[in-house]
Formats: sequence, structure tokens, C-alpha cells
Amino acid sequence: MQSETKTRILDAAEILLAQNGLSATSMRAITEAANVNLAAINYHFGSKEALIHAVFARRLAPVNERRLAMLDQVLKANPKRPKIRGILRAFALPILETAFQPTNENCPVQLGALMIRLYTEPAQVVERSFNEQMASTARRFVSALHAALPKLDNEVLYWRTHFCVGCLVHTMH
Amino acid sequence: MQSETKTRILDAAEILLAQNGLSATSMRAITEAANVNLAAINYHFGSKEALIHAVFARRLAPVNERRLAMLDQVLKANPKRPKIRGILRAFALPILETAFQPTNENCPVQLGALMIRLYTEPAQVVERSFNEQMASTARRFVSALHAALPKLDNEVLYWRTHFCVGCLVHTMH
DNA sequence: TTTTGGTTCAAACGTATGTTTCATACGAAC
DNA sequence: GTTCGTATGAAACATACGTTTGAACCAAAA
Repeated sequence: MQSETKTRILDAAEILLAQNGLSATSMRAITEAANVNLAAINYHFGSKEALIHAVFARRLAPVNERRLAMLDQVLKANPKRPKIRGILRAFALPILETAFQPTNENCPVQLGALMIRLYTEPAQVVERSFNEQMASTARRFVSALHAALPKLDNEVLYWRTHFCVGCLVHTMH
Repeated sequence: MQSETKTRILDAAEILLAQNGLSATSMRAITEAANVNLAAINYHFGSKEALIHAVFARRLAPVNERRLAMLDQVLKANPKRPKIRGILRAFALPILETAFQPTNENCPVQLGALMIRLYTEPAQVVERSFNEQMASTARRFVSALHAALPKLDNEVLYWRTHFCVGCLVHTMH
């Protein structure tokens, strides 16, 4: 069971990072909550920052995969003028389902509180996580919305999407 | 000029706390940005936590004073069934005006980013600030909304108000 | 049985944190 | 000019942080 320790760390880190924030959560607090040795984080993940990145990736990657899969279906149905309602549904539904469905493991998924961290913590710490998990997905949706609303330019759409995500996340939080 | 140092600390702290978060901002970073001695924070405020509280109080106290003043006018106009639109306007207008009006000093007011901290940082650090600045004001508005919408109970109204504030703040952020 | 490679452990590393101390500097009151 | 309360300064305080180290452990391979 090599990954036993790894998932225990991820579970404990997810809860503490969501509750207390990134820089307010110490590695000692995480390892004590996970009942593992202090050095286990650096051994399995390399650094605290890499652990944070892994925590985000574990929850957000499946959500964004589902988002893009649903978006592809919407785009396939009406390639030249996709339906806005379908695009927005593809964006909102996966994360809401993940956030509100019962805990799939023994670890409660704190997606809302976790996303809040992605949007409010100092940039450089979560920049890589944000770029890998959110930015590319957002651009795909912006492109789709651009096809649905050809009169609006991409930058306006990007910020409107960003704005909607902010409200969505804060509501979940 | 006793308060010269004090306001320089408050100005620098407001910017750094809003940008980087509470626990990620060190007292040394604040004092260096303010060009004051490290011990000045403990001398003038007592502790880092007390400084944070002062930063919140300086910006939020006037906002909530204006809110309550506007609310009183709305209640005086229609004592038994106040107008919902007026109540919501009394709540939203003061903070939006403060946030978007040009900087009244040489220090830019980062109200949105500051409010985000009040809603997302670990509870115990900002609990006192939240209770003193927001909770009592929120209760006054909940009472007013209860008079305007007598069918809804206070708890539902409190959480709906809280929800609206969250979206408002995240939008400002 | 011995060896190997992956994993855990206690301990220490250097650095950064919030706070305290004590000496000094300044200005008004006497 | 001396005194006194306030304010600033440099340095040290103890603690907590993220990270590294090297020994110990342990199942599977040789």
C-alpha cells in the first residue's frame, strides 16, 4: 500500500487547507491530522507547495474533464451556433454535483472552501494550480460562448466568466 | 504628530493584508513598507491581531454607520412595512461608494480585497472584527427585512443576507 | 540468508515569525 | 536646565516554520 500514506495526507490537507487557508496551515498540522511522519510530505510530494497543487488537482481535474466532455456534446449538437444554456450548464453542473453529492470516500470533499482558496490566496502560490486546472478550461468555454455570442469579444467574455465563477464559488463556500 | 506613524502602519498594512492575506503578511513586511521600526506595531496596537482589527475597523466602521443611518431613514418613512428596495439600497450603497470613490488619501482603499479576508480567513483571527463590524449591522438589516417580509423567519433572512454579502464582496474583489 | 528498493522515523538544519527588552531621542512642563 | 512621559531604535527573545539528514524498518527478490 504505497499510496495509503499519500491519500491520508491529501485528505487531511484538503480539510485543513480549506478551513484555515494555505499559509495558515502548517505541514506539522497536516501530518499530525493524517497520523503520518512530518517528512512524509516532502518524501511523497516534494514540498508543501507541490502538496497544495496535488490537493487542487485531485478535485478539480475530474470536474474540468466532465465540463469539457459536456461542452463537446453541446458543441457537437449545434456546431456553428451552440446553445448558451447548454454551455453554462456544462460549466456549472459538474462542480455543483461534485460539491453537493455525498462524500464518495471517508473524506468530506470541501470543494467550495477549496475553490475560495484558489481565488483569494496570494497569486504565486496557486498560480500553477490555477493555470493548469482553470485557465485552459475557462478559455475553452470562452471560445464556445464566443461562438454563441459572436458580438462580444473574448476579453469581455473571459472576465464575465471569471465573475460568474467568483459568485458561484462564494455561494458554495 | 503622534498618529503619523500609526496611520502609516495602517495604510501599509491595509494594502499588504488585502493583497497577500492575513497570515501570509508578516509584521516585518508591514513595518518595512511603512518605513517604521518593527516594534512600532506592538507599541501602537499591542499585537498583530489588534492591528488587523484596527485595519478592518477603520474602513468598515464608517460604512456601517452610513448603512444604519440610511436604514433609519427608510424605517422612518414606512415604520410598519418598510420598502425592501430601500433596505437593500441602504445596505449596498455605502460600501460600493466607499470602494469605488477615488482614494481619499494617499492610500488606496482596497475594500473588496479586505472584505474577502473577513469572509475567508480562519475564524478566530477575524472573529472579533466580524462580530463588531458586521454581525450587529446584519442583524439590524435582518430585523428590517423581517418587517418588510413578515412571512420569512429571521434565520432564513440572516443567511440570505449573508449570501448576498458574499456575492457582493466577491464581485468587488 | 543476504540484498535490495521503497518507506517511515526521530532529530536536526537554517530561517522566519511575533513579541519583548532596554537604551536612546525628542519636547513640553516645571 | 532639569524632569518626565511619549516615541523610536537596534538587538535579542522564544517559538514555529519548511526542509534535510541518516538510521531503521520491512517485504520481496536474489
